[in-house]
Amino acid sequence: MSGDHSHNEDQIDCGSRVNDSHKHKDKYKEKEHKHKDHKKDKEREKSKYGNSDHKDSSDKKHRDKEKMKHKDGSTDKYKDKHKEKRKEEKMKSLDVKIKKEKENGFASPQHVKSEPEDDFYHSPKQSLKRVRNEDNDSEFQPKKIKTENDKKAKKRKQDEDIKPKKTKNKKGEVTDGKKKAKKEPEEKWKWWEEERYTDGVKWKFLEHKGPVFAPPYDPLPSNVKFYYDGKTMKLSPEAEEVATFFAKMLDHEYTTKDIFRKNFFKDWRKEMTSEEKTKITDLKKCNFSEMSEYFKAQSEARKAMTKEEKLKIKEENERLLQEYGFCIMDNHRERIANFRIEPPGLFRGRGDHPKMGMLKRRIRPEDIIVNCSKDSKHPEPPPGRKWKEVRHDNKVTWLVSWTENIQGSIKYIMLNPSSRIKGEKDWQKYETARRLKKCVDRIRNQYREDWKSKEMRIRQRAVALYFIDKLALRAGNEKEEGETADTVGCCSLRVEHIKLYPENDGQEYVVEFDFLGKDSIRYYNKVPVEKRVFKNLQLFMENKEPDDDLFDRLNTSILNKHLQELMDGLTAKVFRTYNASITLQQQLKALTSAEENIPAKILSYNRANRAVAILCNHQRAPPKTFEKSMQNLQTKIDAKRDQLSDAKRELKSAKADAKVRKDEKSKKTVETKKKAVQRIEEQLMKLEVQATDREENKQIALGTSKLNYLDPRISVAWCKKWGIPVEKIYNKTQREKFAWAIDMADDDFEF
DNA sequence: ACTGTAACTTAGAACGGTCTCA
DNA sequence: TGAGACCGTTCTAAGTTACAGT
Repeated sequence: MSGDHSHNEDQIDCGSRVNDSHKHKDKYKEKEHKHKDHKKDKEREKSKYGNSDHKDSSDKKHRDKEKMKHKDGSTDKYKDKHKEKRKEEKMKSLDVKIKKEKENGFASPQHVKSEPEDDFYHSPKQSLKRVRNEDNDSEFQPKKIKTENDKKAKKRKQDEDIKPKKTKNKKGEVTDGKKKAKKEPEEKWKWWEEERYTDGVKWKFLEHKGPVFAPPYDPLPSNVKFYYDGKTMKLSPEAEEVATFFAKMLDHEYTTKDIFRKNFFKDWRKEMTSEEKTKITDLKKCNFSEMSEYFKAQSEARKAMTKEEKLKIKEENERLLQEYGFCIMDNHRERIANFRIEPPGLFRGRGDHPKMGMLKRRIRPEDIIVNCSKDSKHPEPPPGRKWKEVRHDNKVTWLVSWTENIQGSIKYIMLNPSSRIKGEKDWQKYETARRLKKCVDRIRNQYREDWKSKEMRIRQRAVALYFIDKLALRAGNEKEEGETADTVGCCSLRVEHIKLYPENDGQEYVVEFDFLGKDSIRYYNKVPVEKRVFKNLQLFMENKEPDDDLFDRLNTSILNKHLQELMDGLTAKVFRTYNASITLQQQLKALTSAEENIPAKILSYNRANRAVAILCNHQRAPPKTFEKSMQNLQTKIDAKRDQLSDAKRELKSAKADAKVRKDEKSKKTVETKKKAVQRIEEQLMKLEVQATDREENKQIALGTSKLNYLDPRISVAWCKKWGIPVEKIYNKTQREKFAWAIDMADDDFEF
């Protein structure tokens, strides 16, 4: 948590100052880089950065060069290690991929944010009305304002009662003696009213029961056969287990992919006995269909279980949850996110992953590192087994870790998002974004200036930052080639990922982006940019191959170091958070109209949310049943329409009737009919709204932005302002995660 | 200065329970 | 009351960032 605690420093001057906690980084600043790829760069060098008055006017583009050299005169690329392979591979793989996605209808996020000319640079109108918030960093400090908090603040230390729900009986009665007061859920702990740790310590006390391991392999019944080359063959348990992993995936298109099959087969053979190994030499000759059928039958059987059986399983799960799903951290019982260890299986990477199909091995106690307090009751390994290590590191938040065998990375068991430790961090993230709001104008002016810099690296940095800001791109770390799918973010964009159009569809200086980002989700976007940016891009691309880095003098660490100097705590991803949240706020303001009813307001909310999802390129595959469910809805709407016209007709005749008869009864009938019409109108409206919402949402996923990018206080404030129950916006889990925001945001909260 | 890695956040898909409507 | 739509939950991969070690 170091570096997070400067919040009370003033925010007005959030940049340029280098504060203590970051001084040590200065030495890393601005050095020229190693030479990594000589040949290519040498060639490029001569022609590249010409002489210039760095004016950037298109007419004199060629004079623009020369000045752009590195100070040392080198023009070597900063980074471009891996690439040879990429050439061939990308041709086929990326092409295919994209084609496919196009077919799927997966494509361009349209851009929501507007161009600089209009209101991209949100002017500093912020917090005019807010007095309380004047200094919004301090918001992150525990609110000392409230007197009662002061005493509470002390409590973290020890006295608050530990709150294990003493019993498993989930309904009502409580057996822990503290009668009625305890009745329901113990009143929720408001960690956000307490003081935070400030020294990198994450907890003082941590106790838990360790992980739950995957159930051991349960061998197939003997009537389920495996066939090799047409002949039945009994596999050793080890080989059989791995075979079942494959069999379970048979319906998935993964298993048709070459790399998947190759990787699988290689790893499978490692598990075979030598006899099996000699026999089984060709995956094509393997017949897993009986296994596959067996598992399908099993899952059918599971669905067909009786209520009692299902209940039993549920109870067992609940028991496991109560026993292993919680820990005690600093006197509070907190939910653990993932207390079950990932079971063995075949690795499914996303996109074109070179390792797909590899065997993800079973994790044993001997692989596990346990982290807990020294003075806690340590978790026990299973009988006769040992942990790899037990440590007591309170500078980290995880309870259990192990090293995974596919990438060699470390996996963790950590707490639920509703926990204090996650919530504080989340809150802090939004506070950092709000600090950015205060100085974003300055930063934008600065990078616009930097577009004219004499130094190439500065121009690149400035253009990259512009993209990150304007398009909410991810930072784009370098990745090790061949270890992962070929995806990029901003700093790792390659020349092949953008196209420049001096003119396109009546717009000037259009850049077309087309690349695979995180999770191999395609980013496609055509954006008009400022002339200077355009010219710079032309410059960056000169004499480069398609698979060369666009920003050859930039990487995420350089960029983030720069950002750190502009504002304490600023990194590339803060721009995503900031732009997402500010967009939500603006859109809500623009879209919500007071007269609308609740469903319509919620539609507006969803639209605002959608604007953010589009900005962040949060896509999803259109639901398989999309068309159908759309049709169903339409049928319903039609039916409702009919119903409405019927009702109207009835109303009319009732009115006529009443006019003639003038008696109480007929008047009453009119009233009833009126009500009916109204009700039906409302229902119809609701359905129509639903249809619109769904249609617009076809391939956009709202969840990710809602959960990770939108300051929940914006939503809470909006709910309060318009009298919308917060449950309409956040489900139970989300309310738990955002409890802090729900508790603290008033209707006038301003991001 | 640069690499490697630990720690933590963000991500979409799969799963599975629940609700709804014929 | 059963099928299917829907929606929340779970799963775990894939990012970002800080920082240690050389």
